[in-house]
Amino acid sequence: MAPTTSRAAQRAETGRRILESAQAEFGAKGLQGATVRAIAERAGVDPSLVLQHYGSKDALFAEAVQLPVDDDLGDLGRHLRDVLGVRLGSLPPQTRALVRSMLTSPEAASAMKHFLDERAHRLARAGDGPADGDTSLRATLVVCAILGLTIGRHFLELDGLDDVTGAQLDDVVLPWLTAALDPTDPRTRPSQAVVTGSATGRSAGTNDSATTASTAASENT
Amino acid sequence: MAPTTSRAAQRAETGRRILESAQAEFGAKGLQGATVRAIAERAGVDPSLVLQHYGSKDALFAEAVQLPVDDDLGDLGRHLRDVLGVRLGSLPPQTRALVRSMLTSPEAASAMKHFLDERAHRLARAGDGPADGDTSLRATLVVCAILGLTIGRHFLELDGLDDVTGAQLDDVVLPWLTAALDPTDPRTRPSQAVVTGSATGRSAGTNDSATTASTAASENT
DNA sequence: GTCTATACGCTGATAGAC
DNA sequence: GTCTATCAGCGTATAGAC
Repeated sequence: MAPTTSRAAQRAETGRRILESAQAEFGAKGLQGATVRAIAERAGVDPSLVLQHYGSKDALFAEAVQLPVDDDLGDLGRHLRDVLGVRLGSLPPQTRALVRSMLTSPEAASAMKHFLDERAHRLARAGDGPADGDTSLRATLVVCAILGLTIGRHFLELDGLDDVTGAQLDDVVLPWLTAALDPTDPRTRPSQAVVTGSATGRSAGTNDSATTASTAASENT
Repeated sequence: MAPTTSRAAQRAETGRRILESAQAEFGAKGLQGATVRAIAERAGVDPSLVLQHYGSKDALFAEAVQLPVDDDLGDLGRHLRDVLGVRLGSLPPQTRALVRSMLTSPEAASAMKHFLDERAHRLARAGDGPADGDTSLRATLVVCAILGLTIGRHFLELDGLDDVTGAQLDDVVLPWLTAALDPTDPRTRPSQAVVTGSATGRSAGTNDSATTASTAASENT
C-alpha cells in the first residue's frame, strides 16, 4: 500500500505472518505436533526464516501463546459467550494454542496454571459474599467448569454442546455458574434446601441415585 | 509358583508389565511424548519386545487407554471423590493416559468424546425431572465440570484444588453439580447475578464495542 | 534478507543371532 | 523367547551461497 515499504517493515510483516501461522499450527497440532516446516509453509516463507526471527521453536511458542490481556473479568456472561463461541466465531488463536498444548507441554501447563490461578483469585476477591474458607474453592470451581466447557465444546465437540444458544447460556449455564460463587445460595449448601414450598412435589427425588451421594462424608485420605 | 511356569505364562506376564509401563509413560508424557524405548526401559525389557507384543505403538496406546467399565454411574459423589483423588491416591492410569493425550491425538480425542457423550446421555436419562430441551445440555454441563476439575486438579495443579476435603466435596461441590441437573430448581432460571450485577438479563448487549480478543481472529486457512 | 544444503539426534520398526 | 544391530524417516538447528 504505502510506497515506503522499507526492508525493516517487510521483515516485521514477515515476522507477523510467521507468528500468526505458528498460532494456527500450534492450535491445531500442539507444540510437539506442529513442525517448523509446516509453520513456514503456512506462512509462505522458508523454514530457516522461522528460526531466524524467533530463535527457536520454543521461543516462538512462548510468543504465540501470549493471551490477550483479560480486561473485564466481572462480566462472566460475556466471557462465557466468548469462550463457548456463541459470540465469537471460535476461540482466539492464542487461547486455542495454549489449551491444545497444556497437557503435553510443561511450559504450557505452567502458563495455563498461572493464568487460571490468577483468574480464580480475582474472581474470589470480586465476590461480595463473606469470604469463608471455601471462597477460593468456589472460584476455582467456576474457572474449571469454564475450562471443561471450552474443551468439551471446541476440542472434543461433545454432542450436548454443539448447538447452545445465547438464551440457554443465560437461562441455564450462567445462573449455575454464579450460584457456585455464592456461599449463601441454597444450591451450594450441605443439605438439600427446598426453598419454595414444594413447588413440584418430589422434585428433589431422592430415589434417584445421583442425589443420594452426599450422605456418606466419612471417607478421607 | 506352579510347576507349569510355561513360556506362554512368562510371555503373558511380560506383556502385562509392558502394558502397565505403557500406561504410566503415556500418562506422563502423552502419546507423542512417550517413546517405545522409554516404555521398554520402565518395564525392564528390550524395546523390540514392546513391538513384538503389541504390533505398533498406536495399538499399544489403544490397549493402554481402555477405561475400566464404569459400572455405577449413579453415585456422583463417589465418582467425584475418585476423580479428584480425595479417595483414590490419584487417577487411574488408563484415565490419566487418555486425558493426557486427548488434546493432541485424534484417536484419544475421539475415545474421550464417545466416553463423555455416553456418560452425559446416561446422566440425562437418569434425571427424574421432565426431559426438556435443556436436559442434554445440563448433563453435559456436569460432565464438563468434572473434566475441568480433573484437569485442574491432576494436570495443572491449581492452587484452589490442592487441598480439597471430603467435607468440601459434600458441602459445596456436590450440591452444585446436582443442582445443574434439576430443571425444576427455582434458581436454574434467570435470576439476579451475584458478582457482576450485569449480564444476567438475556438481552444484555451482545454487541460490545471493544473486545480485545477478536482482533486476530479473522485470518484462517 | 532470503533460500540451499546439510549436520546431527531421535523416532518407530524390522531382520536375524543367541 | 529375548536381545543385538540396523534401517529409513523426520525433527530442529546451523552454516554459507545468492
